[in-house]
Amino acid sequence: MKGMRFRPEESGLRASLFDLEAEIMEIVWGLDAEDFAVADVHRALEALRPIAYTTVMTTTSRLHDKGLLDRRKDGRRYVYRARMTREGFIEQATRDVLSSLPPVGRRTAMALLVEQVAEVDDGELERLEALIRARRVARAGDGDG
Amino acid sequence: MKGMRFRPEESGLRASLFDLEAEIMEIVWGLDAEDFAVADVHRALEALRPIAYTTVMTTTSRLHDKGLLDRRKDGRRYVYRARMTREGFIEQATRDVLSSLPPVGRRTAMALLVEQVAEVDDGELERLEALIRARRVARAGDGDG
DNA sequence: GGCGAACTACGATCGGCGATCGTAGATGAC
DNA sequence: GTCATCTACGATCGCCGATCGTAGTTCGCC
Repeated sequence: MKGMRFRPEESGLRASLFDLEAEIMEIVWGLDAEDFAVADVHRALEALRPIAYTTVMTTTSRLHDKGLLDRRKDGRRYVYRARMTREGFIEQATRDVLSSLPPVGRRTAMALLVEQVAEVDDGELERLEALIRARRVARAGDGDG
Repeated sequence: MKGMRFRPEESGLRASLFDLEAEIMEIVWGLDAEDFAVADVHRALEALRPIAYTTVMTTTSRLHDKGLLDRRKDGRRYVYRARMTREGFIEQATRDVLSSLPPVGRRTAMALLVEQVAEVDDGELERLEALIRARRVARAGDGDG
């Protein structure tokens, strides 16, 4: 994803998105319908605080540029749709961050994850082991080919 | 670490630090001596391109504010020292990023790490399993106490 | 004691960028 | 054809890193 960034100090979407972008995506993912227009988002935002229609439009457009929203012309307007679910987006963001880690960071990441995962519950540890076993098998398969 | 951020598009230190900050840290970690003054960094940077002494000073000071450099007064000047090694810093940055991941991201992170680790070599997979075993034992110990 | 070089402190400027908005122009509804 | 709704475009503002000039401080030296 273009223009990606990550601010560990912020929590939730704000770690990966700018404030208004995050705010808009939360609204988008909270809508009943999948498709929506700028007006829908503006209406929802306006309910919270005064904000210009064009401000919402600009940022919504930016979200489209960033690949978070698909859109198609519907007469005179654009109809938008989220490209991913909220969870999907977080996964993607995580993926971006992790794949950019250098080897040293990766090793730290492993240790840290095991640690964190273990703190939550044993089931997660097993899930992790299962992942490793699956990988082993996959590699063995590759070796045959 | 204050003012932390992460730009997956950048590689190396530039993912976590701003350009001049990263440049300075590279120089600092490359110095023979641990202790150094702004003048030392300025000398090294100046060898690459023209840059004002004060520019280096300002950014070095910023690195101190961010907790990357310790410093103490030595007469009229400050003597600086890196708080962490390069590897230590990367580890810390990784830690910051990972510990801020939400549960969904954490699960993705695990899967992705196993994947990446497996691609590199089997030894890493074993290292990971060892980590898990160690964790298991640690938990069992906790249970007894 | 006082001068000069080395440093720091402070603040100004510049550029990039997100946030915000106004205005002009296009277009569908009636 | 008129009008409300939308988009396109560009301007402004604030924040912040990069960059630097200048003023003031302090140590070394004569």
